[in-house]
Amino acid sequence: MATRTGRSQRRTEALSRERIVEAAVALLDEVGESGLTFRALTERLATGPGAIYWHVANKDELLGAATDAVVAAALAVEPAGTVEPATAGPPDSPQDGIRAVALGLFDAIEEHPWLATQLATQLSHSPWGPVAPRIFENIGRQIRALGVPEGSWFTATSALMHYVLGAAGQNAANTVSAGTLGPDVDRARFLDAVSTAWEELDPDDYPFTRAVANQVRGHDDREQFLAGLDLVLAGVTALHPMNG
Amino acid sequence: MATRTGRSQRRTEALSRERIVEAAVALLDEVGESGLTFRALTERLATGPGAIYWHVANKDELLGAATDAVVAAALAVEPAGTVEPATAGPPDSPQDGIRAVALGLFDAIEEHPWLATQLATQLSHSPWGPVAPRIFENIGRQIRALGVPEGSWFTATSALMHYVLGAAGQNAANTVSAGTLGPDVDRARFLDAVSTAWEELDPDDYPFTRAVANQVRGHDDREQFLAGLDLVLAGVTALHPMNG
DNA sequence: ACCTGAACACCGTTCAAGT
DNA sequence: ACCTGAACACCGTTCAAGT
Repeated sequence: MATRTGRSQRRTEALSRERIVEAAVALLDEVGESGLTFRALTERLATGPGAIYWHVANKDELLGAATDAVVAAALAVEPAGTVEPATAGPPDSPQDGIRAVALGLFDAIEEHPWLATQLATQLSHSPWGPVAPRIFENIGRQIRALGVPEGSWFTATSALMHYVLGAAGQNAANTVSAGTLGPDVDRARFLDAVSTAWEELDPDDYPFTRAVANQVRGHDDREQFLAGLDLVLAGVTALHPMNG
Repeated sequence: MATRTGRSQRRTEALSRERIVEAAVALLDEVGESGLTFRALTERLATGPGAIYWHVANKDELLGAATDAVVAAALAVEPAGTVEPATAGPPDSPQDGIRAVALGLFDAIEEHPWLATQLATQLSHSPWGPVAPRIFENIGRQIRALGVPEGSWFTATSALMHYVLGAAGQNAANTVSAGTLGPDVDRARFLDAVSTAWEELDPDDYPFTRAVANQVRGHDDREQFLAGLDLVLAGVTALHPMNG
């Protein structure tokens, strides 16, 4: 009845580092961070733990490889201005380039919510790994294209990177947390719950948070994300003279 | 010979949630995230796991309480302009207030490196918990003092918060990672290693990162952190008309 | 109400043995 | 060279039993 199970996943296919990483990403997407175990992985790949350890040093390396694979795919969609569309509209400005990179990461984190936490630990625990330079390079090129003087490249790129990863992670978290509250509790309802919780804080200790609580309720994630991005960009252009 | 062990830690002292959280923070500081286990905790507190579970629901709640305790202490040092020093110098501007809050978190993360990862997961997994509003409130008050119009409070405060936590976490990571390379390998040497690694990246794929690698070598963490903070602040003041 | 400590299910990792 | 799978040390958590 079933000569081939599922899609193209033939039973006996040579195990490889790529197949393992692929399975890890799938597992992370489906059951979250806590669902990625060597037992689940061996079951999915129909093998034993020893086989996996032949291709991968340990779980940390596997998580790093999974993170890098997803980030690489997210940043590869538009290789920074290769094809110029013949349609109308303004030509790609550096600002547009930055928004494209930022939204690429934003979407990737939204699609793979585990990415947020993983990127934070990745960037901190091993900035010499492949992930940090990959993100840094993509954001940095846009900073350079913006005409920022070279002496400020590091500061500007770092600031932008921290904002993008932090804000994107926060938004993805909203989506995930909403899911854990139950299938019928959607994002809007979740934001409403946070908003209400903030409104019920002590008026003496949290006047500002209470005042802003209502803005949480209706906000659009993408819109907010881009508004914050524009804010950081405004800081970059305000502090540095542009050329071109 | 020893009627009292150590300092003031009498043997039989009633177990309490505070004592448990205190021990957890100490354990995290001394042996890092992976060192906080219920076994180590029970040994340190001379009790059994059941006793701890009586005061704390589970490990996640314990980590949350430890995070909140440290953040609360970090933000409490200067309650946002209560005492005005009689000494000379410019009066506290809103910018100075923001720098004070930011440096408070910066120092806390440097002193408790586990805080960076913990804050990231905390803010994302439970924004309704006590940690998120605490940080948000403290940064937000300074944004309000800056004269930012109310409609932009959320965007500005969020952007600033994401930068501060991301950048501070990154810097703390530098310190920690340096430590893991061996006792005689200090921070400067670690930054040198990262810088060298970046210089050895593929010239075709990483022109920007290579060009900026040398800036990593000599940089001062605090200085860089404040430079990035000023950049975001410049964005806030550039986009919004100030009053006062 | 608060604490004890054995027990349970599960985890990452190792390794002698196979092909 | 690549894979198998039993075994090990360790983990978070539970719970009947004590005080």
